[in-house]
Amino acid sequence: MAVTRPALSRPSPFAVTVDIVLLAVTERLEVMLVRRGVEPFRDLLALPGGFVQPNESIDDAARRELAEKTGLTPTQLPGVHIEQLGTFGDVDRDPRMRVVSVAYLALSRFRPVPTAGTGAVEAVWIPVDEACRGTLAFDHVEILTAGLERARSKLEYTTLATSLVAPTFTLGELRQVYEVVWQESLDIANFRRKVLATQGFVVATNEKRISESGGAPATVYRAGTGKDLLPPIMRVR
Amino acid sequence: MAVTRPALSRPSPFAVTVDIVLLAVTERLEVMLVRRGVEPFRDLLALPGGFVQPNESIDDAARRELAEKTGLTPTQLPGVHIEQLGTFGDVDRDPRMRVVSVAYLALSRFRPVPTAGTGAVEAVWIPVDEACRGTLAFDHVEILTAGLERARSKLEYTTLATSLVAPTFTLGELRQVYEVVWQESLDIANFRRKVLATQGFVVATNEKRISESGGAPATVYRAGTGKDLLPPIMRVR
DNA sequence: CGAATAGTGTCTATCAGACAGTATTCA
DNA sequence: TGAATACTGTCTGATAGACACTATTCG
Repeated sequence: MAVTRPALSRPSPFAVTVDIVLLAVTERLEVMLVRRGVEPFRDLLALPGGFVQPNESIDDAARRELAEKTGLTPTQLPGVHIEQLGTFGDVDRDPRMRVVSVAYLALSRFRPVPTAGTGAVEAVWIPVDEACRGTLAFDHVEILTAGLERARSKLEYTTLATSLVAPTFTLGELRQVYEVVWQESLDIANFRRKVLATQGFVVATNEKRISESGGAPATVYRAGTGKDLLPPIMRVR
Repeated sequence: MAVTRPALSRPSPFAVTVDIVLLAVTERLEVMLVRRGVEPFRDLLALPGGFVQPNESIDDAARRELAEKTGLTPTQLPGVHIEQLGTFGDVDRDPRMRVVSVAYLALSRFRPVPTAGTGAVEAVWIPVDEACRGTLAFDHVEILTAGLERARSKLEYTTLATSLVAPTFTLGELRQVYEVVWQESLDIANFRRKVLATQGFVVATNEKRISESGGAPATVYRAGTGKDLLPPIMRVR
């Protein structure tokens, strides 16, 4: 008796989009959102995103959308960290048609201000906790929440924070990245000890720098070559 | 002057598949692969997977494929952990057409043996390291590598291991899960101390059980309700 | 008995949290 | 001078690795 096999199913056509959770880590933690001009969810805020084109990889589509929506030039783009976050494909997440969205997390140390003429869409920057509590188009609150949690946990076990400060930085600036993203304050002395004890995290320079708000001159550091933090810097829970 | 906007792009049709990295954690760590009967990559081994249907979510498609390819009944399925791993969408990953694949990681404490008549496809179980070194269809080596790393790191910071033993188990059995997945041996006494010190990881029963290979009777435990391991059990690197 | 496993206890080095105290700069 | 920041140092409790030792069971 022949083994029964499921009928070979044929591919169904799907629309594939990328959606970007772009977080700016400055004195606050903010997310970039765009106001929708068309149905569905017209006038609601949404994550920036768009359709993947037939001739580009999904990663390329994410980088292209990021550039288009922020007005960042290809030269500035490498300074922005971007990674895949997850894929959202519920049947009814878009009322128009079946859309599968691949979400990306992008992190920037400043808020790119789209300027007219660069092709960028009008965007707004909203504090993340406000955006999480508010109403966004589609399932974008869920995606934003996932992005926020990913950003927070990546600070724990990678050297990601060094890409969210200027090329040279003080430990106070590095600590502020953790405090802004985790929304908790860290002990100055213990943070210093931990960072300096971790091989490959930061490298001291000869330079000193004085903060705008007074205080003693701080040693200036560069990012080290390490990518992982072993053991991790854990937030309190 | 009107602000220049990018032309509103229209959706292009994509085929969307799910691919499953199904790992069985027994005395060995093995991955389920299927032999391809059609081009492209005919006769090569590949991860089990298939097209997402128009009326099912991507998560549902992954569970359906898992059930179809393993012959597991809906009753057995809840015992198998499954989670989204990542999405692979390079332009040329499938020579036939543009295919975006959403990969899932599934973990089982036994090797489901597909039986004829259940609709299951013929599958083989291969030790993971052998499969990683070998040649697989499409970009499946990359997907498998990502799945393996995900499984290893999830044991560190979640209670996932308790879903890879029987409903009641000894600490020796739990430790074996770690040793098989991490491929390193752990100190018996230190493992015990760590597991018992972690709230919500395991709950002792009154029962004792004697191992097949002799030794003193071991206390039998059930899984606790906790999901996270804080602080994590870290493997050596 | 010997091998294998379960379980207890101990020593030590390391590390994180808490916090005191000093130094340097700006307003 | 006072506020703010940088930096050093110390105490303590928790924890992980290493490992010795005992107990129980099978063959």
